Amino acid sequence: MDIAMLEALGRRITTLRQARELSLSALAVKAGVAKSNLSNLEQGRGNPTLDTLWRLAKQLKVPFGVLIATEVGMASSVIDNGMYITLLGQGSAAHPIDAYLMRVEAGASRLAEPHTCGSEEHIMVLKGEVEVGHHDATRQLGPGETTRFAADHVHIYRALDEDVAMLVTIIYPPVTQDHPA
Amino acid sequence: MDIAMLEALGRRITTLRQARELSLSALAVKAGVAKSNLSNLEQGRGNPTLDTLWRLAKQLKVPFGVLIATEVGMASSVIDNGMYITLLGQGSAAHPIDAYLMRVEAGASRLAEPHTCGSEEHIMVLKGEVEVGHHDATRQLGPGETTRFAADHVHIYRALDEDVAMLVTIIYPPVTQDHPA
DNA sequence: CGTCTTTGTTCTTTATATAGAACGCTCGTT
DNA sequence: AACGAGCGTTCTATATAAAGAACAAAGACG
Repeated sequence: MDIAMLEALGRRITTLRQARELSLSALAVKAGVAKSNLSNLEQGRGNPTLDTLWRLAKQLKVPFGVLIATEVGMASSVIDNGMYITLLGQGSAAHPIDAYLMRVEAGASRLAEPHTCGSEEHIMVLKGEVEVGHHDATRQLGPGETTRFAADHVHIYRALDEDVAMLVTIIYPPVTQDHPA
Repeated sequence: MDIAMLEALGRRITTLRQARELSLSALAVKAGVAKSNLSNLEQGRGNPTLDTLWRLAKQLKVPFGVLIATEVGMASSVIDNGMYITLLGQGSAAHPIDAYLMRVEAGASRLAEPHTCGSEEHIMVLKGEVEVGHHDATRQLGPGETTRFAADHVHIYRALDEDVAMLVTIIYPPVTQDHPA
């Protein structure tokens, strides 16, 4: 990994903690992690577990991405130049659905790789004009308009004159639950 | 933590991996993590290390925030017993649209007052079964299903057996606003 | 002054995440 | 068939993250 990143993470935790006026011990207790663990983390040693990070983020009341915000180029929700994506919510295991808020800057476009075979994508435009769909059959949508297409082929999003915001919902094929022995 | 979150993380990794057309083994090699580790992760077992997550995110070319479901950062407010709503985004002034993530606990229901005359409401269900619409003409929707109705009459949301999550988009009538100051 | 409390550090110990090998499985190929 | 190559799973072994106790240092308060 990158020790610089770990150090940055440590400093960030320290900063956030102090901003909340919590002592290291206090945060450790509230978050339910060992003092030693937290101490090491803040010093940039170690390699925290998702669980640990989760508890800390929860107590510090910051979104997860903020803890990991990075100079290494993996900013919290930028995926491309002019493209931002945020996970909003998801369905149950039996009905796997992911909902994202996607923003595209004016003029930007993005080619999306196919998702799982059989998945569909549903778009609802909030703001701006956007061209979406398979590259040979796109549709142009404005605010309030929706479309739906198979997501297991390459598809494109392109913002026209204006910044675009849209809800993107990916509907995966239902899980054929296998019965454990 | 939440094992549901781990399962979601697993699903997401699987999806992203398949979208890149990588086999589990291939991704494991490219990312530099053990196959067994990745396999367990995708099955929702375990509690990955920041290092592991980092390498995977890097190879999958996704931001961290996307890999990790971030309900923590989601400031939601309770509006009724069993009802939670979060504002996700809004359209422009010229095209006023509000998008919300609404969650309703199993069995709960809510009667919504009419909105601005001429406004429409669009529903996309993420999770659970819900009954929505005007009280004399409701529709029952499951995950991935959508409906749209005039929102300037009283309407109802009712979660059936299961907790419900849905995207609610309110589309106000276009503003015939000319010449802004 | 002493002696409590609270600070953050660094020990030791235990739990477990990861690595690596071995497994059964499904395909192509000969 | 038999074989090999790929797949994803599940073993075992090892490295290490996390927990808990002990630590020195710095106030707080009588």
